[in-house]
Amino acid sequence: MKITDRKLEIINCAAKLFKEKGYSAVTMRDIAQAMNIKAASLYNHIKSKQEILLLIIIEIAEEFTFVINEIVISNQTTIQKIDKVVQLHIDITIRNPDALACLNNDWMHLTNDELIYFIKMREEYENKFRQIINEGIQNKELKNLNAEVIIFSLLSTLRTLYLWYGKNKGFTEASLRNNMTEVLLNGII
Amino acid sequence: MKITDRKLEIINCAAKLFKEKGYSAVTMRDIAQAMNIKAASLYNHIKSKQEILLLIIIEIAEEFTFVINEIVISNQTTIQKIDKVVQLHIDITIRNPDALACLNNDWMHLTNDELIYFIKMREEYENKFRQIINEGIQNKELKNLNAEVIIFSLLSTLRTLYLWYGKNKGFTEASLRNNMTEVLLNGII
DNA sequence: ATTGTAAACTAACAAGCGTTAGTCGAAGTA
DNA sequence: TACTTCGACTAACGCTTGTTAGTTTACAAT
Repeated sequence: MKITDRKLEIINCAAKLFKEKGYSAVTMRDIAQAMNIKAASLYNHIKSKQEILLLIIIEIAEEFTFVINEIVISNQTTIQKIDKVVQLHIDITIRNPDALACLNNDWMHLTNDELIYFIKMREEYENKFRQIINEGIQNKELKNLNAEVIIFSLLSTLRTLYLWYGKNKGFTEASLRNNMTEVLLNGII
Repeated sequence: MKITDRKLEIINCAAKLFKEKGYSAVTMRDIAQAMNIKAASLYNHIKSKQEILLLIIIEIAEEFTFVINEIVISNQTTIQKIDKVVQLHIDITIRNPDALACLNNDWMHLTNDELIYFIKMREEYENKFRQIINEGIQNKELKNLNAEVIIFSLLSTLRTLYLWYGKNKGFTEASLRNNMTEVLLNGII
């Protein structure tokens, strides 16, 4: 069963609403109203509210998993790898900030196998990231600081980028690419 | 009308649940069950679900506002001020991680005047922070980078600290104090 | 012209929601 | 002992929730 254009419209529309109020606070009637149809009509296109959430989150989660895997096994310096990870986050943030917000805030409303699958991917992602950082510390590319603090600091910034991009504080893609890596790697002093 | 011990128990209990599933997904019956009483009994202590949310969020928001104000007007170097801000976030995170999670994720479920009040405080907080950073750039204590990227990077990390603290990745208060400022200010290279 | 299909509609359901009213027993005070 | 207060309870309210069934409309293919 493939995803039609109309279904995609609904998913994107829902993601936008979920970003603003969270999955639980958005009703099917809210989504329908934003689409200018009635709630029952949504079910011509989607199976359930749950399915909408799933489709929003899983695709992005899989992209993150796939790309960081490629980065880890690639033949690059630690700095280059971190740079690629930063680019990955910037890319996805710009391409789909609503879905990213949803992934960050509403993943716990997934159910059963899909929740387990997501959590597994998330842990795997952090482990790959940890691997990059630990390699960097070992080969002296990075300072010998607490690895967990480094991971936490970088990931927190990258994961909440969607909150700041789009606020028009002068965040263009270019300025992000140029400044973000500098700030994260070299610090601000 | 002052806050009794029992009321505080309810608020803390609710904060813990809100942290896990978000305000909208937690029902009064959930809170009651966690307290080992019936939902209706909660209303002997609190006015409404809204009031619980308000009491959780506003106190912390006011503390942030108050302390950063003191830091801004103090007679210290930019580096010292940033250090104080980092300490402020670590302090509150350790003291009340549940309420902090709630403030971060559920503030949009405040209503009317209280929502406006919160947003005003949040903007004020960011402006004070911006002031500190801009001063630092002007007096050359900080590198001449995009101020917004610096603010975003630091605040993202500090605000989501509650997600990492308590996961037992070796984050003690001491290791945070020692490593965090180093990572944020001097970078990781 | 007839048929088939996609996508909207109306109407309704059962379950769950926050909240209120009124009751009851235990504990402290006069 | 009688009275008040506190904090629990049961029962129920009106409303909203996600979802289903059945119908209608528009349009493309035969």
